[in-house]
Amino acid sequence: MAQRKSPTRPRPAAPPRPRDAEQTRSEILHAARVLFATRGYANAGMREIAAAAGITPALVVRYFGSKRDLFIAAIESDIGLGPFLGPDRATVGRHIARYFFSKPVREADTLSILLHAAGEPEVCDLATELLAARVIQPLARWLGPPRAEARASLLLAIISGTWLFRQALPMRAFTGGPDTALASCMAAQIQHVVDGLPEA
Amino acid sequence: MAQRKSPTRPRPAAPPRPRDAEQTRSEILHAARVLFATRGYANAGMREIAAAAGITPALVVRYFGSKRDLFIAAIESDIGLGPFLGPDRATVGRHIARYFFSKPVREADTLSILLHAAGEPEVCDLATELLAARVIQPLARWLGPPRAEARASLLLAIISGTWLFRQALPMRAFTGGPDTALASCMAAQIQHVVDGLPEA
DNA sequence: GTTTTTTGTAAACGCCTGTTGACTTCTAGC
DNA sequence: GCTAGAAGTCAACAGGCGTTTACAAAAAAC
Repeated sequence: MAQRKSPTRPRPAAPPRPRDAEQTRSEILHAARVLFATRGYANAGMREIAAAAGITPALVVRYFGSKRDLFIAAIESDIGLGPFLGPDRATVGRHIARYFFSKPVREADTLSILLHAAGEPEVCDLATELLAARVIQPLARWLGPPRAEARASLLLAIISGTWLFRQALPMRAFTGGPDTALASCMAAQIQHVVDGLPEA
Repeated sequence: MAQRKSPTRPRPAAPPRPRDAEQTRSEILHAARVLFATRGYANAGMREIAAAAGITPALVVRYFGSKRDLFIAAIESDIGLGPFLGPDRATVGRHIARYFFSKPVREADTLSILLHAAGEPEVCDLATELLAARVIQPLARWLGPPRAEARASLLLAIISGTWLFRQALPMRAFTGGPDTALASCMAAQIQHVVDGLPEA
């Protein structure tokens, strides 16, 4: 049988990466979250993610199986408005608006990842299912009648639209801080929906 | 000099496409708009667009130069809320909501194309500039004080968020018709912003 | 001390992409 | 009728993609 060449190439002087599987795995996941959130699923390449994690693309595959499985792992973390859904309903609008207009734009948040999944045939369904289960349903329960699910959906649309133009499709008006006119308008708007949204 | 082979392959029996440059150009543009709107910039391939137009990818390049130039041509058409910005301010919320919840989901509208440009490094800036010039500015002028630009931005966020979850990231609650609870909530919501958005 | 398993790298694979150049074929002008 | 140019097809290119295979080396097990 044919014998393979064993060139024993000169090993480079670069110090080898310390072997820590758990840390490597979390570094891959963090890099993937950042790149999925900023570039979207299609534009974030495996080589780019691997380079950001300081490793080789083959290792990403070994840890997570495939790009799609990596995406699933990247969105399987905390998402939802849970922290805001407390007993104090009178100021929740201001709190949510302040939170989203204080958030650093380039952070690796799950909402950005999911919004970037729009139109990606591979991961679009996953994104919508996650949003329905983790955002719409708890929010509708917290809101209560009347028209709980419609009001919850509308809140998701407001927040997502705002965050879309702040993070993914950045427009000047949306990139300011929590003390801008837009932030206070958003707060009033959210509060209006929370309070029951009387018919126009 | 080397002479090229001239194989004179047998011509297939398929009837040749009628030669009409103007019609071909508009068919390419329509196919591009549909595919950019449904699949996004990255996922809509030149071969796919060419096939939808019934021609060859090389011809798409000859008509439009490059994929990016084709995208520019695809968004250089009517966009904006112009038709709604009339003298009747009391019912504009209902009109806009009814329009967007009556629109067929798979139509090739410019808003979908622009939302799908999120995160695409090649075309992201174009999309935001077009939205600012053709939507935000006229809308702010029509709205008037107080905080015209902030309210205009908020309206864009509401409409875009709603349309995003109806078209690009389709969720059950958003795919209904103009008589659903969500549509009437959206109408009330828009009207509230148009009317001046009193502080919460 | 030797063997086995884990953790990592390097190079390639097949496929798909946008784009190009050479080539036909229809059509309009003379 | 002949010719020039427009309209369209075909095949290939270079490069990027996700993924796989082969291999090296450190750590762990015995």
